[in-house]
Amino acid sequence: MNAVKLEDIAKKLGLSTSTVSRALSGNGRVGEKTRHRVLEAVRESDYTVNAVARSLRLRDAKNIGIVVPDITNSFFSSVIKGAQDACRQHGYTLMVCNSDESEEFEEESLRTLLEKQVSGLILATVSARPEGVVPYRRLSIPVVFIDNIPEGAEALDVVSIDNHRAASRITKEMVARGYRDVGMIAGPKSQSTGLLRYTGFLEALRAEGISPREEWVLAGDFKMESGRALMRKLLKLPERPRAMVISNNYMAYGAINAIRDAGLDIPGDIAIASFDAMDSTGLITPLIASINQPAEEIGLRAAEIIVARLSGDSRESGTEVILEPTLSPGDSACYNSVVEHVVRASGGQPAAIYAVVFMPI
Amino acid sequence: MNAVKLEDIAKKLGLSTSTVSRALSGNGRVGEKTRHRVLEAVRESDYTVNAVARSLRLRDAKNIGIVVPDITNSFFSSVIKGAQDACRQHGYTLMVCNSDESEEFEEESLRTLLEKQVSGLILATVSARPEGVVPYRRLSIPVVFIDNIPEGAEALDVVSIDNHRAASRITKEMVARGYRDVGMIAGPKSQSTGLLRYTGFLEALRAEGISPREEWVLAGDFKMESGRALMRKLLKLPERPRAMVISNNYMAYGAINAIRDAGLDIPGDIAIASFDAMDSTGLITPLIASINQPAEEIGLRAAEIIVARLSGDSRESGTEVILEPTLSPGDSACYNSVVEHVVRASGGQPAAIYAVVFMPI
DNA sequence: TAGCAAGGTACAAACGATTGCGCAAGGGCA
DNA sequence: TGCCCTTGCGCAATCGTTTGTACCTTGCTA
Repeated sequence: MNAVKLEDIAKKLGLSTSTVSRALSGNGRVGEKTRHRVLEAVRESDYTVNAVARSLRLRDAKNIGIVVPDITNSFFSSVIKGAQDACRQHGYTLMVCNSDESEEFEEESLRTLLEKQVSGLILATVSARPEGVVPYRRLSIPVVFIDNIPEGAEALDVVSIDNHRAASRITKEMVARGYRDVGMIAGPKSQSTGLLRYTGFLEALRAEGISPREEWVLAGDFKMESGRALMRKLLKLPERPRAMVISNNYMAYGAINAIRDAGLDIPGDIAIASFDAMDSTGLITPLIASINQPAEEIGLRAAEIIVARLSGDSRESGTEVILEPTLSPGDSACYNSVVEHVVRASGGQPAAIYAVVFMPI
Repeated sequence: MNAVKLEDIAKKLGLSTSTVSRALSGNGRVGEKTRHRVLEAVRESDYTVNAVARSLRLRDAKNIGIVVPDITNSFFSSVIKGAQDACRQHGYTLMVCNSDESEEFEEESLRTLLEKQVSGLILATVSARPEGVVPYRRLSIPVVFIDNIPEGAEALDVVSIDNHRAASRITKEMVARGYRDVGMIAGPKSQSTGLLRYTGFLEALRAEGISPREEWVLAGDFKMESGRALMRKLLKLPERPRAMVISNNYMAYGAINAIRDAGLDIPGDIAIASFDAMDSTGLITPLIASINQPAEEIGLRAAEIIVARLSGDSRESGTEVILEPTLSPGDSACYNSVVEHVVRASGGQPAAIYAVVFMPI
């Protein structure tokens, strides 16, 4: 611990701590001369305020907590980056917790963060239990939900995309590309992301006059292994779908690997569309058609809502920020005719389509 | 802020705050009956300790700070995950700062973390200035350096791999695979990672009796764009290398994209080996031959060193933990004959090699 | 019965900053 | 000269815990 405190430099200058404090903060009246003496003394004794003491006195720790299920998922690490940027700008520090997809760890993290008196909370919860939300309501600090929005969260603050619409959009895109036999690997229906993407998918098919085939719609747990396993199962079916909408990136990776292992071609044998399969390397093949959430902005906006609330914005109802995702077409869902067209154009050699286009949906 | 404090429940029970505190902490003697009454009262009033007050009193915030250049880089997000795990286990909370590769932000983050009285610091610094290290030495808290180890850090705590040896190892691997015309895209020589991988590369070539060609060894800034630009430059050379060792993942992605844009084949025309090009999706092609650092373990060990120091381990000299990276062979550096062999074996159709093997180096 | 040990609890002082209030000095005005 | 207002600064309380010390009970032993 740094030993030099306000009292030390006050003593050195024959002043009181109050004067020194005021000289540094600029609150209250301090003579021009004394202020300079104080600043000088502070400089040469490398004094650092003790933010813990300040927080106690001010009853405001200037910390914002964020808990995510998996910090190594690029979606969440981008969210964190955005939140961090916003925090820095407003003088807050981010306390990051990884719940590891575990409700137990999530609760533990929450408890710790609350003990540390965070001023606000950004929560990508893994729980869907409506009761899980109740405690947050009783909290006297602002809580912003991202990604998974628990039930009964109407009056809570939320930053998200319209998952129902996004799933519907990409499903229709598949149909527009000529696929009618389309299935889905959905996420857990207990999480809003899972559920809404599922209902969006169904609705889109029906709107296109296609009745979804039950055996082509399976639900996983958003992890890679479940994508792989479910896709294997699908491939064993007597009749298999020609296209799949997959509810998140990890399950898509698993599914694609399964397809590849089965010696099948994407999109030749089966087309794939997913969520958040952003490719920061430019090297993933096939380039996955996907709905991409503006992850950094989600984190940024979430943090900003908290800051706004803390500086007196106390609207009763929750603010619901719905951001626009983008659709990157990819080449994992080109209808055969398209591929054939490209092949022909390139003189018999199959050519990948490397151009990535981001379009608002 | 949660309004209910020790005093409240003390009052309710007709006790003093000290007794309540002791009942909860288990320090000091408290009657069995009173203890139960206290626990009961705490439960029904959902009291939460104020960790800020406790930190002030105990002069220990139980927070560990970590600052990394880019949290969205999977290497660093894995480091953070490991550190987080260790922190959780030992009752610490992690405060994460993103320096965005900027010395200014790094310093700002450091200042903030120190003000918040973090008990220890994990630092992946972007600065190499020896003076940059000096302040850390004066710090009275444990500081562990990871990734980039600044000069003059001999007596500091460090968790890292042996970058010189690793670069040498993968370079020799390339030579063993039959490549003799090998170049390098190095990192900034101002950072230890950049410098050591560079010298390791040179040494390995010389050990193999190959004299490195200056025009094939360029230095970038560890970012994707620089990898792309430098590779372009190399490809324009009248004589170009047959293989490249690239000093980190991002530059490798850029370089590979440049090669691909030039219509060249990997490894047919040019082979690639890199650092930390782990592929969590299993979908990147070519599968990049690379040295992979045990990122989570680096974070974990770093945090554990701090915890050890804090609980009285005050060895004078710095502890230097050197972890073993793994080498994943990949198919971005198969000598032509190997590829041809595979092609022939698969009946004329080029086949990718999808098996990933991790071997200790 | 006196004395003593030990068990149970309360008092109050920290931890280091912020801030309302009060006091003194000085200047301006009547 | 007397009064008031402004300016500059110090006093002391406060934020919520923890903990050293002191105190008052018991109950037990000699």
